[in-house]
Amino acid sequence: MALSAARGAAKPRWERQLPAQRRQELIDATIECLKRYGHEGLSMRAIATQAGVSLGLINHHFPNKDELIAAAYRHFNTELVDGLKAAVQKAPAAPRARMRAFFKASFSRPNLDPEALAVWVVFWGMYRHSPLIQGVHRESYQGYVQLLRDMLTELVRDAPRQTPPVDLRLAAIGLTALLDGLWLEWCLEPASFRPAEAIGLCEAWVDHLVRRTDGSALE
Amino acid sequence: MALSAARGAAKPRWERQLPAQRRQELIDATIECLKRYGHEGLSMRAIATQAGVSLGLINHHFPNKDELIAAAYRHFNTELVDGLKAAVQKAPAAPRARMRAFFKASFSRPNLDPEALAVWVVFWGMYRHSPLIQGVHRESYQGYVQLLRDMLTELVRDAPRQTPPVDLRLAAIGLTALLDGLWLEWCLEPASFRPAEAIGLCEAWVDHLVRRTDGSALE
DNA sequence: GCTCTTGTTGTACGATCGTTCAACAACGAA
DNA sequence: TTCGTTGTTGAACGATCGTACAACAAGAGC
Repeated sequence: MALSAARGAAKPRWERQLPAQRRQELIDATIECLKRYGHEGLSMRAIATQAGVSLGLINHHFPNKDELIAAAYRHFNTELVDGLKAAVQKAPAAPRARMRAFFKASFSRPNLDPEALAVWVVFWGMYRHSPLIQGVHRESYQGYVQLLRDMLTELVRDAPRQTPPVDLRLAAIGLTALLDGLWLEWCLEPASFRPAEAIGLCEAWVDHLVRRTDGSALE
Repeated sequence: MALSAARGAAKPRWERQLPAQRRQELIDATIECLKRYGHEGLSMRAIATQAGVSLGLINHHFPNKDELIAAAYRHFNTELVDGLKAAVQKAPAAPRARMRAFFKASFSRPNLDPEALAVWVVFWGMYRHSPLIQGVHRESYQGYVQLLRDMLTELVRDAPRQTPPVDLRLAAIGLTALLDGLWLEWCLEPASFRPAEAIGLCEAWVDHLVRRTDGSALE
């Protein structure tokens, strides 16, 4: 009986988990490794250690390293786009307010984070030579582009008529560039300007877009 | 004599070269490997093969791999900044013409090149965890920032007085972001817009900067 | 023609990489 | 309580990595 009690109280050396949950833990560990150690953090052993599991377990849940990384990239992308969409939907219905919410979310945590840049940069470095990464990019970046395009469309629709009419395609290209560029600059050197200043620059760009009455720009 | 002639005509199996030239060849091979194979091209063996020399030679000219990569990064940075400066100096003296030349050089080869982005991205990925790369960045990026800042300064000085006065610091931040963002977008997806359109967007931004007479932006 | 310097080669070493796989153990079902 | 499923472990493999080093040879100086 004492033996039985001892055995009953004996804590298992490890716990079995559902595949879905374990997979997510491994994905989280992968991203954490990227944040901490950059490209060198992308080793199966480092990821297994970070997740607190053995090396061999990864290959039980993912066929190989590339698939794990692609899954982590997909998760990272989805979290960004979903976060931005949620911020926009929580904002008042006015197009300008929705756009402002988008800017604010873009220049706040967790998106505005030097560690996040470190993760992105490693993924970008794989883009050209990894068909898996390219596929994930295509499927998830679409949502981001569509969101921004929609906001610009309703913004221009509600504004007084412009002369000449705004080129929506070029407007989206320019605003995306300004957003990404500011985001990149801040992550590289957070001391160089405040997030509020970045938002101000973006707002000014949109102001210019909807208020302009001459043909000096965007043609 | 026949033997002597044969020996005399025997081509050396390899040629000795001055350290400076060999170092440059190794640096060029490093960048070429980055363009072709991305981060995976950064192996001593791949670089030696690309340069057409043996593996051991690299460590004769560079103390270790990190120093070689740092040297390649310095060369890559210097070529960019020197190229832009040369383009600006070749332009007419008018501030606006100098700025236009800067835009044109930014959105032309060899700077505007998806392969160049592949190289930059690998270097950026090392930035956070490599003190060597950080040092090189500090010493060479300075020239780029100063060049753009000077051009903006003379541009604003020659323009009619603005109300309120232009915040030169924020203007430089915004223009840099727009430039980098457009450059990045095009390298990721060259089909999405033409380089001339990117130049147009930058010109429009500068137009807005020097012509505006209301306080709606850049505050 | 000989010698000396040194740019260059080729091999070897230890470490670390991704992957495989047999054995183990947790835990629900019978 | 026993059995079967399967999530999990840990060791092992071959490949590749960066580095070190002894031997070689090209080319200048004498």
